[in-house]
Amino acid sequence: MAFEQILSKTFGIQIRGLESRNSQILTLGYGILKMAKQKNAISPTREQDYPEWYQQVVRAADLAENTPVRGCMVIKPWGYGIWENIRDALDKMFKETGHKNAYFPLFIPKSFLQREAEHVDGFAKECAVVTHSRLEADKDGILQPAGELDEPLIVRPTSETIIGELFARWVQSYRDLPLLINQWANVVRWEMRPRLFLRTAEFLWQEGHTVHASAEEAIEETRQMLHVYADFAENWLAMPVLRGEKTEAERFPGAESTLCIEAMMQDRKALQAGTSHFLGQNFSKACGIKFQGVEGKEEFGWTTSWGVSTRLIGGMIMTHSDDDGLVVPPRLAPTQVAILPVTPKENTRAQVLEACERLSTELKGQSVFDSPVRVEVDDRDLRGGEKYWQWVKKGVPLTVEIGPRDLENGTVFVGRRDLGGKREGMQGDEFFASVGNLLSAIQKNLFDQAAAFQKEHTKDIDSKEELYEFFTPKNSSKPEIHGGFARIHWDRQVQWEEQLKNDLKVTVRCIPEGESEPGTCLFSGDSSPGRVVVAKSY
RNA sequence: CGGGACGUAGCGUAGUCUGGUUAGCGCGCCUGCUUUGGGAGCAGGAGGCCGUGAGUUCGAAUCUCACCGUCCCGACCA
Repeated sequence: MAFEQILSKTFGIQIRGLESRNSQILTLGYGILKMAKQKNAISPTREQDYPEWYQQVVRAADLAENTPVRGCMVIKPWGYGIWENIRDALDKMFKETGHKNAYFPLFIPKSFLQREAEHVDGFAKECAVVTHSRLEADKDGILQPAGELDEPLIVRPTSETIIGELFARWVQSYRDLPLLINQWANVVRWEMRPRLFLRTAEFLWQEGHTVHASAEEAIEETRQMLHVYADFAENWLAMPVLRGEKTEAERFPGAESTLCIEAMMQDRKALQAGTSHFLGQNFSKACGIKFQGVEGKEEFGWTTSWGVSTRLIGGMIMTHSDDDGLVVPPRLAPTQVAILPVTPKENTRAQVLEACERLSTELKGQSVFDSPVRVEVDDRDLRGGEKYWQWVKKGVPLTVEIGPRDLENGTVFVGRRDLGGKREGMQGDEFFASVGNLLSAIQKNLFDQAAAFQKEHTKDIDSKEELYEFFTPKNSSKPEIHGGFARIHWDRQVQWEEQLKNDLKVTVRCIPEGESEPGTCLFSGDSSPGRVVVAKSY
């Protein structure tokens, strides 16, 4: 929101009116403008307008933009650098658990998608369909689709059916199992309400697909991958997550069960950050994935699929960022240390730059989180303050400013992004020795802060009145900030789930793992096998 | 896809109700000078067919209609 608007809302008057009526108030007004601008880099703040704040953070950090194609974003270098780090870390974890990468087609024949009834129901509404193979100019010179395909092709919204088709060829004997495959790909889901990183028509993800000889083994696989995701979310994204299972209503179309990780954003809404599905024999029956067992009997395989997407970046943004912009956890930051030369005088410039380059080289020789420290010397010809704030908005974990006086004293001026960019001087060698500890401390602090926030806004609730109270906005002008995670006893009757959705716009996010203390359903008074987590969600 | 709000320079916006000089302003950008441990100051400058297309009118950023896009709410979803 522009300052003029804030001013007009706060004082009920407009700048233009002020100009002619009262120049003293105008002066006061611009004074506030200056203060407001210096207070934080992102406007509006989270408190003022959370969805708009999110957009502004993405823009200020130069992560991504909308494009001429509705719902499709361009991921810019800083954002893509984060994705590359996410991808590399996960890829390593998948390989460590025995999976191999492959690549399957972008296009899926319509008939394939049709094979699994529930699957079709789930995705039919959001498919991009290719019906023609070329363009021909009409009499006005306008290109028109021509060469209609015999069978339309669907741009993959997910790949179970096409991969199943290929798996059916590859699996013949129990000796071929387990088959453990992953692919890194783009998928398309024609979304009606796109939002950068959180919900776009095209997005990047990985999808793991496996076949097993028994249900038990397949179920174990989904559990294992859920824990890989949870481990990654907490240790890399510094994003605490609930591990749990989806209710039938929230399950993946075609799955027997869906496991998920759920995170709490700063507006206290839940974000589904990863899912892992036990598909039973639904897809192996639909696709013909059969194998001969030890006793020679032919059986259908038991399959799983699991995925995380660029949505994780949206989760990262909404977990850690503040009113000065993005905050990137050190493990994922494309640049972990930004070295900013301060060159007030021409005659010392060369020395300062040289010192910065030297520090950069030395830091790159160090290892943090099992990889070399990622350092960048920002020697662009920009004023110091301007340059510093750009890095704050990008969320770089550490800024190191070095000027002529530091050269004399052997000091550096270090800013920690997780402490709101608070800066302090320290000895150069001390910084050099502790950079690893600093980055680890930031990583830990971000997680601890997020975990404390999640805990603060998670509540055991045992009466319907209290539950409704919890999800009723205190201030109807900012309804998005209220509630949080409510842990309630529920008898698993679908009608109550529907009622929650209708009355409060909240859903059962998950049945947390290991939640087995019986209680009394707060709707029916019947018995409940354990608490479930209820929240508003993205 | 339903309801609402909104589209004016890279970003944020005034002007629209009540049609009428050359469409203002802030940030950013370019040039020069001055500054220099800090999101600089002064001076000058570039950048808009006012979302697109029709219509009403002597005249449209302003009124009417359609379309496109953005944001919010709903349905849907990683």
